[in-house]
Amino acid sequence: MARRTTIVDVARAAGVSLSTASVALNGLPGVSEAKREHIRQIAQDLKYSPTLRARGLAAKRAFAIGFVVERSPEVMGSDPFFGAFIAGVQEAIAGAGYVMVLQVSPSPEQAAWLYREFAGERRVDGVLLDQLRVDDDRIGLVQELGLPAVAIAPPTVAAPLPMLSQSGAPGIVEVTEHLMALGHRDIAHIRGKLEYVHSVERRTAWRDTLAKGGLPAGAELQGDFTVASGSRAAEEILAMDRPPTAVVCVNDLCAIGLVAGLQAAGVDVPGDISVVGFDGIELANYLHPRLTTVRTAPQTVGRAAAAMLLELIDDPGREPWTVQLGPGPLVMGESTAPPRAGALPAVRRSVS
Amino acid sequence: MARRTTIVDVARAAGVSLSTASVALNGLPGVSEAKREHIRQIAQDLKYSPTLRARGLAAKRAFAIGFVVERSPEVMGSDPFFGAFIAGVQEAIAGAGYVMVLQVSPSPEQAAWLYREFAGERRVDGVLLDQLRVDDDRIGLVQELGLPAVAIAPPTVAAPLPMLSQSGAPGIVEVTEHLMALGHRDIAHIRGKLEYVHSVERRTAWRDTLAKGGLPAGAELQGDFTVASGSRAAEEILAMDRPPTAVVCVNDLCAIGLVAGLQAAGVDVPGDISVVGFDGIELANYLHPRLTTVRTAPQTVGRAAAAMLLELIDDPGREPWTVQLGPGPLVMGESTAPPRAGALPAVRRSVS
DNA sequence: AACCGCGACTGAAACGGTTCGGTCCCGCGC
DNA sequence: GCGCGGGACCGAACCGTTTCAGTCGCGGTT
Repeated sequence: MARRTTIVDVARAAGVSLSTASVALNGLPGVSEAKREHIRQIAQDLKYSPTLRARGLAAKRAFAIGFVVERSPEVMGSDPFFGAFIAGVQEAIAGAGYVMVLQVSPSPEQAAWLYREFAGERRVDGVLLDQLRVDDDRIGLVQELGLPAVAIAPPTVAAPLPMLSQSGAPGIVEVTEHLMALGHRDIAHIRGKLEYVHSVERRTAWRDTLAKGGLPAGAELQGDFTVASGSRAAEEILAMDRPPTAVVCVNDLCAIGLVAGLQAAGVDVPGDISVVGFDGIELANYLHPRLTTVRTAPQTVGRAAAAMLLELIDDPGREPWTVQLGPGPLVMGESTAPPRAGALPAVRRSVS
Repeated sequence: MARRTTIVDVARAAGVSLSTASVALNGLPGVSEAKREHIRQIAQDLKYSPTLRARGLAAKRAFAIGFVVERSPEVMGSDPFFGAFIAGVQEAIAGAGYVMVLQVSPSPEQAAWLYREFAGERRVDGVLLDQLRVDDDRIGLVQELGLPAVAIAPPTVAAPLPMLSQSGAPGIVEVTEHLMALGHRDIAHIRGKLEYVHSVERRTAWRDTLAKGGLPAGAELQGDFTVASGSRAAEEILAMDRPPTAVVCVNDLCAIGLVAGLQAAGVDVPGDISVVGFDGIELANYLHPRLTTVRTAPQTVGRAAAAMLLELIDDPGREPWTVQLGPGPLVMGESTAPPRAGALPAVRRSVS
């Protein structure tokens, strides 16, 4: 296999020194325009393109950022956040010649090891941290490793890192108030695992909104962002003495599972029970009833977070700062309606 | 910021030459065991870890493989293949110190450009090609670029590349025969876009199975792997003079859209129309009726394809070879049943 | 005793760029 | 006429590894 053409070849062909060729091709001052153009032309003719390896070695840069997805493969497959987020990240970094290295890790322990490798090999110049947990180990870890990092988390979280704060609270407040305005007084919540800061944030928003509206505390069910957990929650709700008339779900997938479970038992949504989701995933638009939910903008999140990371990489000593993203809009579907007077008909509930 | 400890620091601290240190740490022969252990110990004390940049420069390797996802962000979010596939890829490459660089591209043109960059910058040592199209440009492109590549495609495709052939045909044959065994004689198909080889393969399998069973050709509707397309197909079916009694969908998402659309119009699945999907996604287990489908193993596909790519990278001159993956199992759900005698009740069909 | 082979270790080149100090030459001001 | 500043270009060092041609010393062979 023929040796790849290097900058030395270009320099020789142009009759200039290696360093002049470099300067010319990089657009640095110190070369006459005529010569620069000449060198450029030759580089093009020779199909020269600098290799990242050498450039990175000299510049002490990897021109890559890392992202470790701490989700099981199955969850990733249905995770609506993921794809758009990545697309957004790439939008932000492509222009800077950066690229994204993606790792999947089923457990936080293995993830920690991956971060250590990223840092040890200098494989990436920085990392993005998402799905922040309460007291997340990764924050201490990236500091120990000296790995530039940007965290994606609600504004309630305080950490010595630059943060892109994407708040889910306004959206939850909005859907909850929407249900209250419809006349619901018994509004339950299927929460995500409380180890995640965004689960906590959404739960708090729901609870505070009820309190602020003078309503009694609603029932709280454990979910985990999956359809399966919504399905389980449906069973629990059907088994309740006094089921809620409305349910705020931690996300759309959970809501879909809930709706399917309720419908299978003969419960009408929204006639008997109103359901709202969170995320605004495409799929929810084609199910029946169309889900009332809050649209989020994962692509924007990815773009903004990655842009922050690039800034941080350029100035690693910089004091942590925070960027706040506006809340997404409420998407009116057909899964909410005024509460029915009285309890669920007994006949229906026994179907299951 | 203190300079990072390099192998020179280790060598100096151990009182040996740079090259001895390198040899010792890489486990190469030519160093006494005592000295090797000593050097190892010192390296560990100094928290030395070699940087990929320098190693890559010397070894002329990027220690990374590339994957360009030619899907729009929205589709990616719901694509069940994606997450598990990536997890599988990583399983295969992590042991070799490789990593995956992920790029997203909305269009084939931009994708081509990304491949060119991969090759030009020598950012990756090889790429994985999935979602192969008929007469896919990428095949010529990677050859032109001299970029090692492994394609993931049905065995029907012939290309001068190593291929991981994952056939969807046996699965489609199986579900189609299942429907025929139930007594269906009018079995339609919602196909994917025919530019994709796997759409073609699945359609052919469906058509051939009908022919082999002595059944007339079934209706063929255009879909595109999305829930939306299944939803659209539902409308088309409802508008037909003589709707099929069963529908084979190109994938689960499409089937989900179809089922939802039919149900919304008052059509019973499987009572009035049976529906089968393809993929075996998690979500389909929690909808009602549970979807009868064919499970695929994207994680295995990823693992196998990546393993092939590593082999190819180690021996780029190697003649193209093919690895065949077994078909996945049929997953019995509740979305299929014997056909109802007679046409759909007119009253129902007018609901929509 | 001279020679050979071999294991252990060293020095330097190579990988392919960037960057910086320095030289040369030109035009300018005094 | 001379000194000076600055633009254009060159040479060499440097980034942090791997690798390979040698050197050295030692034990065993003839």
